[in-house]
Amino acid sequence: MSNQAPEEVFKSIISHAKEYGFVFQSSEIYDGMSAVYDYGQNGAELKKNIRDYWWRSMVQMNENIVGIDSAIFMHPTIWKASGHVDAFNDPLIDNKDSKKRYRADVLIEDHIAKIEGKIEKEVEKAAKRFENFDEKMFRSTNPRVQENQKKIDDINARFKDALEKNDLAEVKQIIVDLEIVCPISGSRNWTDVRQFNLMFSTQIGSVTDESNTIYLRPETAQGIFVNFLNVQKTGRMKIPFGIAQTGKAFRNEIVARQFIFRMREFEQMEMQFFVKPGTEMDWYNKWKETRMNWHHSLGFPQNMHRFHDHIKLAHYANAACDIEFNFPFGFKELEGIHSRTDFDLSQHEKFSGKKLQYFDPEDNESFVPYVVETSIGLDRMFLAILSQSYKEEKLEDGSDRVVLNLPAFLAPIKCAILPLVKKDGLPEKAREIMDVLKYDHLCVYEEKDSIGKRYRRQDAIGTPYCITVDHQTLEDNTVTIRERDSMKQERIAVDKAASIVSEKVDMRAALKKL
RNA sequence: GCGGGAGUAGCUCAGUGGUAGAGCGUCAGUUUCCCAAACUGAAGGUCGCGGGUUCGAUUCCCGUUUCCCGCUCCA
Repeated sequence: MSNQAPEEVFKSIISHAKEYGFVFQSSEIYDGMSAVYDYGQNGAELKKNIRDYWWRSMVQMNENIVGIDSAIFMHPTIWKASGHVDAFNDPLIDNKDSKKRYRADVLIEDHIAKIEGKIEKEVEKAAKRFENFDEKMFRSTNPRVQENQKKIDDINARFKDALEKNDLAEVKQIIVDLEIVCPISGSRNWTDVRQFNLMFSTQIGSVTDESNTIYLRPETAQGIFVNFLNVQKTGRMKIPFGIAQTGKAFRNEIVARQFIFRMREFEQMEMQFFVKPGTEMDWYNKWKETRMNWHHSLGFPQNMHRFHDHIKLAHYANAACDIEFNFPFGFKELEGIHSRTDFDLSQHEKFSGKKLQYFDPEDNESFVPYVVETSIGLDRMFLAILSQSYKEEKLEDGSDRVVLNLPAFLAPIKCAILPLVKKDGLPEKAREIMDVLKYDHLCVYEEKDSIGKRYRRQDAIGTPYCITVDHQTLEDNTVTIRERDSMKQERIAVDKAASIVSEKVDMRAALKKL
């Protein structure tokens, strides 16, 4: 194991990911795109295998879970129903001295509240002074109250106007003109006002028109909710049942960092489990346990994962937790498990005007199901597996090797077929074996460089098995198979090679642990 | 978004106001053959991008962009 600082290890992993074709920065030759990455030849395979393992563990292993693939484009009203439009459309401003960020509208409203406080004080004072106090009369005639009320009205009118015109410079000017200070630093050293918009928008159709604006989905979950009835009816699903989906989602993060941990375009693997109201906490706890088992089934040390229960809950949830993974930069969220109540389906009922209910024939009643969600970031899972697998080893003979000890069924390349030397008919024999194995697995054939070097190259991309063709192969039709982690070799018959590799790289063992 | 650090070959990094370097890697060949061997040869860089100063800038200055770290943010 490496004894480098975590930060150095993380840098090594990022370099390794690039050097061996796992992850490249997007548009690199054009100076790159912030927080966007491409998966290379090996990364694409690893990612596909992780997705496949998740999918099979959900859809194939559970009779009551089915998978769908909904579109990235969805009706704009969906994001009003889900709350995404309102919750993430705020003008923000930073104070350069305190480094604190505020919502510009809140700063202005607080300022107005202060002026209102002054009016209230005047009213109180006057109320004490006069016996037959006519508050309404006082408010409409007292010059100081009048003056302050006019201030408030002016600010409100100006602010409303600025917001309607989407004039952020004017919003800032209001803050400057009102001499609003930062509550923490007390300074008026403000940045410009910026619109923080979580969702990417684009136009559909050829005419650029406000009414054609649609959003790239910021989460895949809504595609499941809006298809709830379609799937339930056509699949004749009985509650409790789940709908799984993997796919891209897009969030315009202000701060997007830590390699592929937080990207603007990312892939989610989500499963929404529909249950009878009242039973949701049982299912929530069951899925917590099930999902943690899934992570453990990959054979990583148990102390790499932990639960983080949410104390402050989102508006839609009545229970929520994260599964956190010990990344090179610390424990961070890898997966979320949320009890979402009937919030989403009820909202869609309200906004679409369609009933989204389930009829329970046993109790002879209809209800809006409650939902327990498991949602995991595929890219984060990729990073977790990559960082956990990356090992810089010191071998007994004093040499170094870098190895990815990936679970065999996740490895990009399952098997390398290597002639010991590139003469004496060994390459031809190795090609024959390659032609058989390639129907079962993604294999590579390599004859360049010494055998040791070729082994190390395969170690670096996590290839679990190397089959070596030597002179004995020509005599008795046997080859050696080398295991990546132990570097041990075993001699096996050529015609058994395919089945032996198949058994070793099979996902079955992991699925059985679930 | 603020602050700090960085950007030179595929990777890790030297270096200099005057034609661009190493190690490893890659490719071709020779030779050896079971854990990054050796030898020969080759490819690969407008020194992140733009502007300024200068006779001349990879080097100095300004801007910008990307990455890493801290803060902030995080349905």
